[in-house]
Amino acid sequence: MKTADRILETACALFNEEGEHNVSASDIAIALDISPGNLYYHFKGKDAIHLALFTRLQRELVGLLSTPLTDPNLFSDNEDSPVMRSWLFLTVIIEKMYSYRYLYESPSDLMHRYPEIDRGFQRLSRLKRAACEALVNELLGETRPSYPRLDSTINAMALTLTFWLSWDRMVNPGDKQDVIIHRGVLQLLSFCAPYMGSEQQSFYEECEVLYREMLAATNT
Amino acid sequence: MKTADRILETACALFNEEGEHNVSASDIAIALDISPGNLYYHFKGKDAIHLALFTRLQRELVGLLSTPLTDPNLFSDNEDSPVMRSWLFLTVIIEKMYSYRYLYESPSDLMHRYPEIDRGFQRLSRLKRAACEALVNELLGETRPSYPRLDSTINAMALTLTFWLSWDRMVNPGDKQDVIIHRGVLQLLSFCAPYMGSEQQSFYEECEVLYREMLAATNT
DNA sequence: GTCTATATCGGGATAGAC
DNA sequence: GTCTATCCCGATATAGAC
Repeated sequence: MKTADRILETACALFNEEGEHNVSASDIAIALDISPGNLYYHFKGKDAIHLALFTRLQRELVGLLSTPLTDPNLFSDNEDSPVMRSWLFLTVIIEKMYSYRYLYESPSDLMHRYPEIDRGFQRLSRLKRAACEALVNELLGETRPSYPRLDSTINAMALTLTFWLSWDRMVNPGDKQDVIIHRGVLQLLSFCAPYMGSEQQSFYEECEVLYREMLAATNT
Repeated sequence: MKTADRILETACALFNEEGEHNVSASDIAIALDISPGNLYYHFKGKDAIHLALFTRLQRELVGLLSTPLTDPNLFSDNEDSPVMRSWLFLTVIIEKMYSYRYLYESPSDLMHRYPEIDRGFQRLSRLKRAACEALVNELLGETRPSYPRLDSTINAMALTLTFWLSWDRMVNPGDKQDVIIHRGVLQLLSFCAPYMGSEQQSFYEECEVLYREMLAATNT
């Protein structure tokens, strides 16, 4: 693994653990057991590292958010139910966000400092909204009502997706990754429940089952 | 006005405008046209200022969140509709948050640095949740359905309330205070729409009317 | 209470040898 | 590519006069 990549990995890990502002360029160098001068040879300061990391996240997240829910590459078994597909779709997205979670702890701060990150977050917000809309369509199918403001529900979902990690950390500090992620998926799917009419009860049950299965699966 | 208060006012304004991390103790002193030494006489550094400001917000916000929706002191006219009362209730809360909005731009960051702020945000989250629950009860009244998960809706509302300012800034940068706040109120009230059955249409219309009235009122 | 002056410290950044 | 050494600077913090 090249030094440049090792720097990015280590920086991201430190940012996530210690909080972005608590990590200096020297801290990263020390963690890697290289000299500050060497680090500056690869990245001209913390700024360059931030931009590189954000660019990576953006590329990966754009890919995930743009993947159609019915993409055969995303799921092993195409016979899965819409709820199952939605669950997996949201899981991979939130997992990806979790691996760069420091970015979601102070987005405004970073957007203020770096114009590129500012534009990137705006773009990602739009993509998140589009992905939530696709998800709603997939889940509600033909039964989708022509509510005048399914719109505000979709907005609320995009907002929840964006700030879930911050919120959950605030309310349930110390919980472990799997719990945080799956709880988020469940919360997001719940947005569709009120619109499901007679299927609402079975929908809840399917979600509950998935939630427990997923938690059990990751604990092994 | 005492110097100590002037320091807090100016610090809060600067934090909101420039971003918390972009403001040093000297910046605050310069803005006030006092010496750094003088500032340190009143507050032992930025930390003390942060704690004092957060304590103030917390006190004020706890009061607002705990005010019953039917409190006669909150509203001039007790004949107002539930929607109207809810609208005003949310407006004063979000307005208060807006006046300390820097705190909501990087909550995780501040919570990481100050244990008091950490505990305070946790407490406020619980109060927000309780306030949202009261609001739902007020709005849905006897027609409130015994949905198994009105719970997840209330959680979503508390999350939205907490992160609305960050979200709206991310999606609609540069918008002015009134628009941001009223859009947030509208978004929050919309959570109740799916549960309103036959009254849904008139509920939407009442909200729309209020939204326009409020915007018009503040533009004069 | 308020000022000026100064001390201290840490992080960002570069030069030049290896 | 990597290291050591060093510089620069801004922010924090204190001392002591007024």
